Amino acid sequence: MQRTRFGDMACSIARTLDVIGEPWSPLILRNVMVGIGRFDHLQQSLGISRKVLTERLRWLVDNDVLERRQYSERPPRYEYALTVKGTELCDLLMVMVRWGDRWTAGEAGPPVLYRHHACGEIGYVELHCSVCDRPMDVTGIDILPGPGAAVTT
Amino acid sequence: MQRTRFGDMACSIARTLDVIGEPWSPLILRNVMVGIGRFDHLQQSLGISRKVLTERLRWLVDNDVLERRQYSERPPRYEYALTVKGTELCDLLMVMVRWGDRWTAGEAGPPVLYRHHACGEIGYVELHCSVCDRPMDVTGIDILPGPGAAVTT
DNA sequence: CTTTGTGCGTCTCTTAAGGGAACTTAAGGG
DNA sequence: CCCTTAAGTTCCCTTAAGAGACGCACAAAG
Repeated sequence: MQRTRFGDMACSIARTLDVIGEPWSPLILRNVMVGIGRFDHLQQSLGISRKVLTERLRWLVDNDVLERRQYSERPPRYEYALTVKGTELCDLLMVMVRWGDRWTAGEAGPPVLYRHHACGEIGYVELHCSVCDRPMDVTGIDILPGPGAAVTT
Repeated sequence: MQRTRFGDMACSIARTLDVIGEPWSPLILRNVMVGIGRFDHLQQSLGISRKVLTERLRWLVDNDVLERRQYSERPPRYEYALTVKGTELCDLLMVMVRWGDRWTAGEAGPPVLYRHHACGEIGYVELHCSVCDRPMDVTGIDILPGPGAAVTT
């Protein structure tokens, strides 16, 4: 099958996918984000095979998205937590939640809600421009080649 | 291999992954987004196998992310374009670009830049709260169970 | 009116990825 | 002592995913 690796492509989307594109990885991240950081808890809550969970965790730790830290000396026990790099990946999850809520809505409504500390209200994420702070989406931008431009044909 | 399907999970992230979580799907979406919508162009620009491209395109069309439209009567020729649902998925791609630029930077700098029509400047996307418009990330929210809450153990 | 070329897919065959269960290590408890 | 828990590791088996060859419709060229 030899899956094509995305890590070497001159594309930030491909390189991001290389880190968290594997099946299960975003869900592992989601669970760590909400405080499920131990091996068995992850395995049970996801219903993932232990083998795959081991692989994914190792990959995420090697890529500095998660860190493995010992929370008990004797017996030695470990849990996984977000690094700064991993914390910023959660932006991606929040955008996924938004899209999933909007377009693949279950009958029962959204499974999670976000309360924003700054305003105290239940809200969702929107994309804004880093320069002018106004809303920004793909229909309101020009896409230009940057310094590390890829060939797109 | 019997990969676990994510589509039935009570989680918007899982359901979003069910739609665009397969390898290649986000890159196909990216290319359609920048105007590469024909089968052969997609195949060549991605270096994807034709079989996989066919499968992914059919899935994305069936899931209403892309539409297949005829641009020539004789001979019959088709191209793929974003639906509204697909256009909103591009938010996800823009967030990926942002993270990839920041954390997996190539030597040469970002391959693409966004010019925001509203302000005319080169910017990137940031997450803001839909209620108060101020920045919002995972460290500044409480995650609460919603009406369609899943069991997280 | 056969040949060449293009656009879009299907077919076949291999391989590796995922699932699941058993095994391991290291300790604590009764 | 044997059982339990946490955190993996190792094994085998199935299956489906991917690559690349092949097919086919149609048009223009010669």
